[in-house]
Amino acid sequence: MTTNSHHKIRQMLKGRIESGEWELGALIPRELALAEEYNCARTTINRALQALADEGVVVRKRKGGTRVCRMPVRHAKFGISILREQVEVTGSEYSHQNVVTKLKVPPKSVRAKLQTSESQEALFLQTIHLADNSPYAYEERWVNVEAVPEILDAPLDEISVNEWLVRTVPFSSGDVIFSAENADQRVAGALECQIGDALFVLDRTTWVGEKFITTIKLYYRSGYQLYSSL
Amino acid sequence: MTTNSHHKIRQMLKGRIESGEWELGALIPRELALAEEYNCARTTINRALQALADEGVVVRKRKGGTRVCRMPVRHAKFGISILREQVEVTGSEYSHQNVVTKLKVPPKSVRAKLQTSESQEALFLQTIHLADNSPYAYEERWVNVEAVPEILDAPLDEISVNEWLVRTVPFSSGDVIFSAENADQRVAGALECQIGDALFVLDRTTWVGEKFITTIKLYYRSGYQLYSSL
DNA sequence: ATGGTTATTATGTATGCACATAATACTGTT
DNA sequence: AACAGTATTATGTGCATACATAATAACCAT
Repeated sequence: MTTNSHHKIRQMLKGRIESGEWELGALIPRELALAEEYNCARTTINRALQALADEGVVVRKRKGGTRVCRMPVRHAKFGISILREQVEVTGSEYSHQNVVTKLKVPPKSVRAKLQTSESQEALFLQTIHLADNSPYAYEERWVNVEAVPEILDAPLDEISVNEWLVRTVPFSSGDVIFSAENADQRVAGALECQIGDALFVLDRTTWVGEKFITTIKLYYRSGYQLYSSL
Repeated sequence: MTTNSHHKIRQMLKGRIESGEWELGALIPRELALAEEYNCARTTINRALQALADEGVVVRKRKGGTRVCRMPVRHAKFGISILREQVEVTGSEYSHQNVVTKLKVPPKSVRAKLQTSESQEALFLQTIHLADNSPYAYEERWVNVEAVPEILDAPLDEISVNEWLVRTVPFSSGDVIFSAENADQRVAGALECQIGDALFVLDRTTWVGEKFITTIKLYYRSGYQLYSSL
């Protein structure tokens, strides 16, 4: 073999799986055998197979060997980016408008998400995100000021909370829930759509370590589509 | 150092990034330096850093060194699984019901997706997926019979097309589009909901190599939520 | 048979080394 | 100062080797 490198080998192995040479759930040759066949070191085969395992194409077990994943799960994956960027890649001009910005004690459902006490105030914001001056998304957000007190000094008229948080607390973990909801009067007003219109909704709670940072509900304008590929 | 292994080192490095020791966009020490610090081989550091690069935490460039990603993109990821499994993990009993199964020439919009000619027939199916005998999702699907002729012999009353395709053409590529739509009369009837209800909709087209297999539009029942984590 | 111990085996991981490659920094010429 | 060619450097990759570990298979005693 002249064409080695773990990338190429990975592709070749994947090809053999896709072509059906090794069926669903079938055991594939062990690393040493493949190394011999491709005339390379076991290390190289190992890298290729581990990558395929990460990808979900094969399952590997010590002693058990490597087998084609019985029920391969296709993963749809997409980047959760800053809204401004989502708007700007479409060539539109982004702007935002803070409708409400105030400190108050959040309702019970939000306290549960932020894990704050009954007396602890949090920053509540309602923001409308605009693309070329028409509503793109409407956001309701609670920020745990205990976790990020600096936010009280942030220039939230210039930079959206969304963006400020991404830049300040970049490596957070989070939950995301997507759903569809009918617009009520409040949301319809903000997005300038009809009451009852089906809206794509994103619910997200983010935290860093043990500290809960923020929880947000984002209503995209009517007709919004989230694209992804397998 | 006693605690090495690329996993641990990866975690430690990530920790140092998250803690802010290395800021957004900052250059981090080169592999040899880290190898010395952690008292391990450069190879080990390399694996850890490559993993962090895959994860999107750092960006690496030959000669340029490794730096913390300037605008880290959080990836939401979910498994596109078989509907039956989605239902069964909730403890409900799955069943399905084929409303329509027939061969006909698809409309232009579908021909574009499946890349079939004006005269080529395709298999059209309408299926209702049930959880404990109440509607869970309503599916409209076109299958390119040229690509998978065996489907005409499949026992589609026992096994859903969804599942049959996953088992037969497991390693396909695809597009996925999520959106929200108001239920029209047809869909409302199938899902036993009100006309106008906001429904979570999944649009998917899958192919293998150059062959387009199927395109599907799936309406989830009212109130459905898609969960994912960052 | 049954249960527990031991051997075997395939993958997991670390290491040292060598060389490839891309991008930058440097250098000398015009 | 502009340009081209060269040196340097950090990462990318491959290999041979050694040992670790988990899971199965083989074995043996009861």
